[in-house]
Amino acid sequence: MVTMRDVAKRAGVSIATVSFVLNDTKPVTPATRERIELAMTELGFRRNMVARALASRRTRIIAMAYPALDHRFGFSAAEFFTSAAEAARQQDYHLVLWPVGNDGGELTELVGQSLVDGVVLMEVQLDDPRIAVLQRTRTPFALIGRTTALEGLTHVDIDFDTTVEDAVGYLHGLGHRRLVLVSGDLADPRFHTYGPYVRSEAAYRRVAAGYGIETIVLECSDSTRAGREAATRLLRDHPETTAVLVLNEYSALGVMSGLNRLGRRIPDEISVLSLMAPDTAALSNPELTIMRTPGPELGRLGTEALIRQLEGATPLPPPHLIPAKLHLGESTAPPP
Amino acid sequence: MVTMRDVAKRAGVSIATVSFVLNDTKPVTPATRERIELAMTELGFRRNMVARALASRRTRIIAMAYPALDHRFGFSAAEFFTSAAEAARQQDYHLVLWPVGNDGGELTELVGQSLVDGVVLMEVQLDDPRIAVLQRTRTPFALIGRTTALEGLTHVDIDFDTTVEDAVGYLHGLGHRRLVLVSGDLADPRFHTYGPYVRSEAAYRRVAAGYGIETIVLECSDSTRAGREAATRLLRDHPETTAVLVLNEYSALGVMSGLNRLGRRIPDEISVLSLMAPDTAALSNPELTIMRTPGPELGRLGTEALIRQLEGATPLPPPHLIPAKLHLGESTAPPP
DNA sequence: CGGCGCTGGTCAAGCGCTTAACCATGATCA
DNA sequence: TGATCATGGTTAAGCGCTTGACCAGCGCCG
Repeated sequence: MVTMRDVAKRAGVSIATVSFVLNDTKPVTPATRERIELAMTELGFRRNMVARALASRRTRIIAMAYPALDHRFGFSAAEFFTSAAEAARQQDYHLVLWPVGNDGGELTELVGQSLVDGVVLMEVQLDDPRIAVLQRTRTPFALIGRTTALEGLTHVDIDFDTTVEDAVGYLHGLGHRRLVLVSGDLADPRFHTYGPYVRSEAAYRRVAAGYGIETIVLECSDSTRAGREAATRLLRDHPETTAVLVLNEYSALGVMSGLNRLGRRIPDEISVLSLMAPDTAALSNPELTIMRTPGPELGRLGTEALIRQLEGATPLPPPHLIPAKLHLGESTAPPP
Repeated sequence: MVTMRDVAKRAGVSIATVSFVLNDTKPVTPATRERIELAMTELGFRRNMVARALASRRTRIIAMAYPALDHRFGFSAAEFFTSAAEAARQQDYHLVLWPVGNDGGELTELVGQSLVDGVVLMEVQLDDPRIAVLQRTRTPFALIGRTTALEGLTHVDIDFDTTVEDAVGYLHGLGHRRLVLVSGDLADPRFHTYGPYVRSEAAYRRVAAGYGIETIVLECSDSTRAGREAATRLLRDHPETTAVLVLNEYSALGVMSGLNRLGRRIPDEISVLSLMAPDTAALSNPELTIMRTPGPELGRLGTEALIRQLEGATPLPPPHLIPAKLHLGESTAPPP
């Protein structure tokens, strides 16, 4: 392995000077700099990140903590991750996906090892135990999602209020007056701590009331099968419905296939609109009209917010809440 | 930060002894060991992985290199990753997902920094340039997938021969005689270097010939849309077909929805069988009968093979090729 | 022309751990 | 009883880099 010492020797300078060139931390005359850079390329030098991390007490690694067990890693998550990794790379950081449990145990282990400078937390619960872990260990972190109490917490999230307003507004504009919201499963204890459901549902009730629309909410757990079953209930209990708004991406695919299976023509007889990533929307038939989750934006913003914090820069200016934007597919049309 | 020095002082031993206890590298009397362990818990000691890595020249981090741009990170990939991470953890390693380009550039950067002990390579191409990078830098690695020439390369992969034999055998056993294989897109230059397509298609031609079945292969790129379009071509050009075997998971979803849309009843009129992960199968309507990709097995095996290599243990014994197993859904039945 | 501040460099002390080499002790045995 | 040896421990030299402290040289100014 070629080290800075080798480079320094070859360039006829001290090892410290090499470091200054490498990190641009102190002025170096162009001539010296050139000699050093030449030596580096000649020797094929690559700085050892581990040594650097030990000496500087910064690894420049950011972990994206993903609760692998509680949530499937779907397309939305992939979007977060890819864009976050890209944002990190641009700032000379590494972002790695780290599967952790949701209870905080593995997270404690992870941050205790001083392996990562900070953590981007995904799928944040309204009262997430992992946050206490990070605070206790003084690990810088950023949330994708929000807790209930978030004074001072760096976070980015979907603007569910605006999203739901736009979604309902769009359907209302098409002429729909009989809507159903397919939300999460109330029986699931996680439901009540899962921000997207709680916030969207609240927004929906508010917005629907504003339009003078009856607020019908159907429970449905987050799987395609559950979605199909929800479609059955929907047609049975609320046959007059002309449009469905689905919050979960898997449920939405299920609702689509359930309605198809029951012979409903989408969008002629009934419209379906869902909150999801476009990759997922492409899986359904017909392709879903969606409120496109701002995955790339959130991944990038979350990472940037964290890095600013790590570098002691000024916090990321608002907005921290990004609405999902309407993305037309073929699953919505005026009511029959 | 609590260091080994603190622990040593408190336990009244030398720092080396603490290290021996921590790593179990030299015998220590139970009494001393206990004092040290007590001191560790009292102080809340967590070993600093960075320092350990520098001193031992081993980071105990394995990167799973994923070509984020060339392949969507779908459910199959998620399966690989989750199981690989689990396997790594059990051996006291960390496995992280590292998005890299497919050309080897980012990979060079990654391994040059001595940040990872080894690499698990996913989505290996038949002549993958990344492999040269790893060999040149003497980075231990394991492949999930196979190159054409793989003497001495640690790898695990799907046993496409057996898988296709079983798949065709199953359909033949149901009575199907008119099959179509939906494979990759020949026009895509990546097709010819992508093992799963090349190997499966070869196996299919062989097996079909064995059964005396006409070998019809339909091209289709890897998206739902392309799959739907393939369904159209299928019905137009080969209306007598009674069963379809689809290699790509997204294509398969498209084929399903395309057939549905064109009014074909699955499985009564036509059977569909695909190679994919069960999570994906659940997205289609009716649920697909699949040859279940052995994602969890491959992720685990690949990681274990790599770790053995890292520890200088005996190589993982065969089998290194795992067949996908039939997983009954509702998309297959005897021909009409 | 002596003192001063800049500039561009060197020196050396770590960062927190691993590990080869070495040593004290007491049991074992010819 | 002294040589031998296994056992359980210590000492200290790094691993490759960062960074505060220091210093030589030089132009500038009163």
